[in-house]
Amino acid sequence: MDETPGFRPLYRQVYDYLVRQIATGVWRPAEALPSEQDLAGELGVSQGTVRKALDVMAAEQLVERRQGKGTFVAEQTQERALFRFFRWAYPSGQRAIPTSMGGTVRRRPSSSDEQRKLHLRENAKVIEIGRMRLIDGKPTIVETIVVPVMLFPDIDKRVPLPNSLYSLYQSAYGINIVAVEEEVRAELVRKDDAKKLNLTVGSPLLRIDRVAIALDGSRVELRVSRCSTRDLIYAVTIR
Amino acid sequence: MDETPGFRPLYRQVYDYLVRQIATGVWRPAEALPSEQDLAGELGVSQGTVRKALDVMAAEQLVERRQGKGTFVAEQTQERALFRFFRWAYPSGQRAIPTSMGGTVRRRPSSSDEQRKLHLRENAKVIEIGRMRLIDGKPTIVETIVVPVMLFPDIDKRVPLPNSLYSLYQSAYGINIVAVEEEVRAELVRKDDAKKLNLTVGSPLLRIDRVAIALDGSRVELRVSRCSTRDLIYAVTIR
DNA sequence: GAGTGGTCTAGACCACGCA
DNA sequence: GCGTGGTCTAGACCACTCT
Repeated sequence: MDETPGFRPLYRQVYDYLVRQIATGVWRPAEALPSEQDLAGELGVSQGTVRKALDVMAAEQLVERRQGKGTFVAEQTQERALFRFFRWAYPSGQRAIPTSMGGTVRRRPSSSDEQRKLHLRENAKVIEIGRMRLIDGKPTIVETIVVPVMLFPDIDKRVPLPNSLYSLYQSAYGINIVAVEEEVRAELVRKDDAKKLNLTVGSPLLRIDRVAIALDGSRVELRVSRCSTRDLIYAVTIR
Repeated sequence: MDETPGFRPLYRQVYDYLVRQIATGVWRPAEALPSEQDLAGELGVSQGTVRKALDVMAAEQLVERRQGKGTFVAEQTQERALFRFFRWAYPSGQRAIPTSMGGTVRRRPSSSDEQRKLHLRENAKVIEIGRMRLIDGKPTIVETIVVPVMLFPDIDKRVPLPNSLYSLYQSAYGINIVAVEEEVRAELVRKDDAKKLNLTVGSPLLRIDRVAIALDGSRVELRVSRCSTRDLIYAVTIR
């Protein structure tokens, strides 16, 4: 289970150090890191070793490297987060970036299911956000988001919430989302959602259950999205 | 559109050479490549350059590297292909590997939609395969596969077809599937599928339209899968 | 012990962005 | 022209596998 390598490459240690610097906010999103030469000097390793660590981080989209300019902490802009983690497309195949609207926010105790999926304690409280997403101004996706109060203490006071929460997580709470796990199901529309989405009873609906995973591997957000695939489909490439 | 770099790194040329060797069957699946030293000597470059090319290929899962043993052409075993490209899981979240059963095979002219998606000529013929997939012995997925006759000339004579066609594509036709693009929709079950899957009329169904992409980037197979998410869900991780 | 891939170093030169 | 990342080399040593 817990694999102890017994041998820890130098570049891994450099990697860990650099990730910690970013995670603790020493270098902020969009800021440049010191040059490879400078880092190598500071850490007492060769430039090639720093380079290898940075290459791994670039592959994980944690930093961005630009030849001639430098290495920059990756920034979760609105557009970037939406493009990376939201797999919606028009039936024609063209990618679609939904906007968000309104939203209700409330605090409540966590359910046992949420405790299990987010690794919360029994008495942990969560914040639940409900909102609609629009395509071309038309309500298309019903979205319910659940996050622990402990990690995002005042997020319910930040209404109106931005289109992509992930850039807010990064800028306001120092939490970087690096991956999402999604489960996709087909189900029949419920009465309340039918009204919101302007669908007839008995319509099929795509339901997506998402868990968002932060840089340190912890699960920090649950999200359920419901959408009619009359207007929008879910498109993904597996390599 | 066509990006001409004007500068072609050496390791890229080595990469192209090595990929060509594999694509043309000089080194067969599961075979070992020459060692880095030998390749470097043959090609007149340094070991580090060969290493960089091989690292890229390993990241693309084109080869497998094993310390102390060598570098091997990645093999599409049944299990591997199913685990990599089939995203089915039980509602509990545990991955599910469906088996396949029976199947009808027929040749017919390609539709204009197929011509567009597979980049076929107007008069191109295709082979259509229809079959069921089972979970725990129960019919669960209806699968329709379309491939061009040109690429798989005698595949309709190879019944019964294996559980994963991708290992057959590799071993019998030298075609390596390296990625799949999938579009997911929710729809209502059709009468014929309801019978096959033992569902009632009006049940929601998950429909997945897949395009399989070969090593050279060409699109070589279309596949439509229909499944009730009462028994199986579609699970994917986005990084 | 021999052979393989994996790590680490030091140094040279190239391509790129910018002032 | 300078500083950045990107490529390439040559060589040393380490970790792993098999004989």
